[in-house]
Amino acid sequence: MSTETIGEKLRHIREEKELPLRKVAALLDIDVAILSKMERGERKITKEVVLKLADIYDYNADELLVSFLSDKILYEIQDEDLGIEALKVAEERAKYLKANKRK
Amino acid sequence: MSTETIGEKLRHIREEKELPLRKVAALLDIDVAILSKMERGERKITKEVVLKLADIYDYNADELLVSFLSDKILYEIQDEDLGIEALKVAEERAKYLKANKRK
DNA sequence: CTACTTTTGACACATTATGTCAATAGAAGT
DNA sequence: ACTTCTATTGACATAATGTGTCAAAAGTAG
Repeated sequence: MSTETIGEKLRHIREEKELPLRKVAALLDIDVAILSKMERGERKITKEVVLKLADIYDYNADELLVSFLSDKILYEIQDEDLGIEALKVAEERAKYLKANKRK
Repeated sequence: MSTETIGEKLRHIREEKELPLRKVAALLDIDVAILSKMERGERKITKEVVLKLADIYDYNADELLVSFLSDKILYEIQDEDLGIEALKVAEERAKYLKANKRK
């Protein structure tokens, strides 16, 4: 199971490809400092960046998006005793909304 | 199953108790306008307000907190095709973190 | 109409997020 | 030690978002 954050995951992928932050940041057209902070969770990653990186790294976009979204979800329930219960309720509600075409 | 938002739920409880916004807002020490907007989802509700309202309404605090948290979670994945998948991954990760004492 | 409740919108202020930059640190080789 | 490349850190300005306050407008019941 994946216990990595999206940042850690992106860093591992980049290291696998042996690409320096400098080059990737240039392709993304953002500052190296920001990308560095994103990989280390010091700055929030945007959906847009995740999709661009999936393209740059030729990596499964859906997998990265799920990692990205689950990061955001976990951030909302961090340290909450009722977090897991809330996740179950959220899942039921999400299914209901999906079935009813999100009004 | 509960498909209500935390705001709708709080409004229903308040109407059940036949309490005007004015009185509840006074007890919470916030502006009537803010409470009105919170119940209708126009302003974000804080955990603190939820707990105070559980006390004021003599209502199960855990149930309200779960509703509050699932609202925040759903907000993060709204309109995302991979939302439900992300919720499942988030739940696995949350369980893992809980088992490993959230370091 | 009056009295009460609720909603709406405008505003100022606070908090947080974001981009840019330069200095510092770390690693590898010469 | 010096150079080069890479990565991290912190400071700063600006942008975006959140929050509290207020008054006017709208809705409801007597």
